[in-house]
Amino acid sequence: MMDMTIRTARNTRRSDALSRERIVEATVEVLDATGEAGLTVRALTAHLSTGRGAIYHHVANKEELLAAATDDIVGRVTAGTGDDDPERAIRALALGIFDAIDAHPWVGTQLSREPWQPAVFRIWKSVGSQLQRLGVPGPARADAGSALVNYVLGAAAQYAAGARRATSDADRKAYLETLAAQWAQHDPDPIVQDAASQLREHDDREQFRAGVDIFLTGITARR
Amino acid sequence: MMDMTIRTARNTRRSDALSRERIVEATVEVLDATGEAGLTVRALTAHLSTGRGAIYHHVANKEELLAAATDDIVGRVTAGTGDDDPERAIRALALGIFDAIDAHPWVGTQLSREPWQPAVFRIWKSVGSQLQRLGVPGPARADAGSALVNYVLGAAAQYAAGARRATSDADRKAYLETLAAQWAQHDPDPIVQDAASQLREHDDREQFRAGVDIFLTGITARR
DNA sequence: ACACAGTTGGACCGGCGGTCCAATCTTGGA
DNA sequence: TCCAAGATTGGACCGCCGGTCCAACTGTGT
Repeated sequence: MMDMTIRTARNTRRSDALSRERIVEATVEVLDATGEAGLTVRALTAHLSTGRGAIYHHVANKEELLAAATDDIVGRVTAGTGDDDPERAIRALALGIFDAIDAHPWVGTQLSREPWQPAVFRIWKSVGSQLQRLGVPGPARADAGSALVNYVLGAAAQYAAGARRATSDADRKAYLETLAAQWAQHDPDPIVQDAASQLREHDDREQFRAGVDIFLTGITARR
Repeated sequence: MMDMTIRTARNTRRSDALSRERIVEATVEVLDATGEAGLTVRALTAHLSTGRGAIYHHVANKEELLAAATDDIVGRVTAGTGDDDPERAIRALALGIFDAIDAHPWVGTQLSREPWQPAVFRIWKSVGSQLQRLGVPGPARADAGSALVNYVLGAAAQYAAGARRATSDADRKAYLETLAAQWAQHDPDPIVQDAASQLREHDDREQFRAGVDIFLTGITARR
């Protein structure tokens, strides 16, 4: 009641019109700069120098925004896998996703949150077609594809969650160090002691690559 | 300024005292009944018939609450794997987690959100010790363990996200049907057509089991 | 020249997690 | 036995969130 707001004459139309593209682009920028928790509609609209209501003419809600941003990143990865050898192509795809998540940790979280978003569909399709070229027959192909995709997405989420905790490499190393010490102190089981010492010196990317190899071996060994 | 609240004389102490245990128990109940989105501090304290501030004397925040609830469920699973044959034990562990997530979808989401929570540590430890009994040597064991854990957690998150969308079996089937139709319509690629038709008749649990088998084959084939 | 369809942005809403502290209970020492 | 000191409780309050709504303001077609 009684809105005394003085309507200033500053409601001028923007020269650079808002569009879904520009919004998604800005979303990626905000996510990269401030992380998943930093993406709020307020922050986004501030970054775009606009009001909150405006973006809802272009996207339905925040979930769609995240899905679109994720698809943007993943699309670039899946587009770039043109290897002739299907096994090499699968490795390249997996590592491409890993690297994308290294660069944009929020993608890892988002990918495993919603199984049937466009970005995940892209991954399924890529993996499926390479498995077909690899000669995996129909029914087994679904199982093999599901195994690979689940592995990749699982690793993605885990790695992304870690990267969220500790941004820089140095932070990350220190964090793992503390964690290993906690484990080792908390549980005297030799298995744990062993794992803790390996945690200190392990390389995420190499370990991820090794996992892909294990699945590929498992798939080809049963062909 | 000027708090005119009338302090009624109803601040009587509860006969059944609040405790961390009771709070975690109630958290699981609320999560099971209303899902992850339904777990709010307000809903939880209403369920416990207490005020919001009270629970913060027992848990630090909502994140700790979720971790504790998840650990509660996962603890029951990892405690129950006493098979002599390590390969069978791994299968039992994996399927146990799958079934736990089928019963409590929120566990799947939570597990892949935070890699170093107690529940995930339990899984790592179980997998690690079974792999050791399986005779996988040290360095390879870390790779194998990471691959298996990531696969299980990835599948868990995917399945949980699906279960979140469609609760009942009938809903789920209908949802997959719609989805398959969308895919098939949207993308004429034969790979997609094929995948869509398989999506209609696939069994999540069987597919998950097949993934574990692929992994085990991959491990033993390289030993 | 001008009406109208489409766009913009700020006020507003209900609800969230978390903090604070007066009121109240429990407990152990005199 | 009593009572001061400490632990526990719960509701008011805070700042912030995503999303809705609509008055004000264009660029465009006629």
